[in-house]
Amino acid sequence: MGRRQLWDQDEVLASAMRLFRHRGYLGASLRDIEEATGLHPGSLYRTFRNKDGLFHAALDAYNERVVRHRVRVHLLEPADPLAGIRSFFTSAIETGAEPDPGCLLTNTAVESFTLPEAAPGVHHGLAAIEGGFADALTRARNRGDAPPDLDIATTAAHLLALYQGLLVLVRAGRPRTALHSVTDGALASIGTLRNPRKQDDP
Amino acid sequence: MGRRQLWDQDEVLASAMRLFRHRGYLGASLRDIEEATGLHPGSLYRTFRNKDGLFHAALDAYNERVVRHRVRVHLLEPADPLAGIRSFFTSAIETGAEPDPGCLLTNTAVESFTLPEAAPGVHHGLAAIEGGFADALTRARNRGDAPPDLDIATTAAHLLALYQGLLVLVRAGRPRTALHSVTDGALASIGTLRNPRKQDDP
DNA sequence: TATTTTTGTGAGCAATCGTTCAACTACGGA
DNA sequence: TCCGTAGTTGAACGATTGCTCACAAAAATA
Repeated sequence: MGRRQLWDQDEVLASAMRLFRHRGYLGASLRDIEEATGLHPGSLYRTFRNKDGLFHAALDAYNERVVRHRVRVHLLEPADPLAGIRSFFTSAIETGAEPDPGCLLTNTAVESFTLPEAAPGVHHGLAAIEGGFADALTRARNRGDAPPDLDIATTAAHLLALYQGLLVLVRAGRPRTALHSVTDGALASIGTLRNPRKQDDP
Repeated sequence: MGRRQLWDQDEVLASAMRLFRHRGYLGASLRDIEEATGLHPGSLYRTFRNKDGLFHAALDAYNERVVRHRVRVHLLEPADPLAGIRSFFTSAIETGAEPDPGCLLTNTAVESFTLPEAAPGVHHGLAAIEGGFADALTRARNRGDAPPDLDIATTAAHLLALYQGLLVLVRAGRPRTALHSVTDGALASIGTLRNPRKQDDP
């Protein structure tokens, strides 16, 4: 063996993630990263190869911990799926004491031209959210809370777009009341997209 | 007087705008800007004070030319307002030959923590889009294409969020078919948000 | 204990960053 | 024609960037 690693990789990734969420990839310098993680460049480059490597690890950790956790808590587990979708949206608006940390998927998608190799990670996270919506919508339909001919795939994609847009508006500093009404609109729009299996009133 | 300015300010702002849309504020170095605009640093700093000044001028130009033009062509002028809303969305997806240049408002909102002084410009542009939606919705309602008790303000905010989300997904490289179905969802969701003036079927 | 192996430390590298400025060029008015 | 003014040019500045590497420290093996 040899000397043992003095730092916890999960903690380091958590603080790096927080930094990238706030400042973006380009906005976070290695001096910032050193300060945030407490790691010196040597250890950093030994473990993560370079800044890109650390970012990818942070993005994976974001998908694995933050996204997955939020999807599970708000979209997969709640007994009332529509209430879960609502809380999924509202929890993105009410970020608590510290200012909005931003969604690493949204930020990275926008920075994509300077970070093309991060695309798979972004896709993965977005797909997880979309899948969560689809699950919640399916359960809502089975419970009778949504029309039986609801187009689940399209509605899930619709909610994903609306959610990403909401995050942009949060970052833009829009008043919270306006953002909450977007959430109301998201819920109200569920059920408007039907499968054209049987045309009732054209 | 003195020597005449050899370059056209509109052209310079257009190329700077294009660069910032692609690469973002931090991603566009002054060497990139020199190459894109053809200006040397001296002229740049004489006219725009610094990089921030150029960015603000480019953001203002974006609001003034791109946003305003798009709002007018798709939302204010068309005889069929709902078809206009549809084309407003689809034209953001089909960006033509060159890859998606991105929306400077979306990108800047996401970069906001490194550019807090750009917030007013972002607000201004977003308000212009939202206002365009509100105008189109009002005309649609007057034409009988939307319910008479449509909640216009909330629906406009809803469409704005959906539009910004669509732009994020475009940047994320989502397949165009999925994006077009988001557009369908946007149109279908119009009319789901009613003013609670008269409760018909609770 | 001596040796090998792994990790931590941080000074310092070349490259690039945003920015400045002194020399130079072109125009209008005297 | 000469001068004052406004604009152009591009070399170069100090600061910061991402990153390297020689060395010190600690654990496992002998």
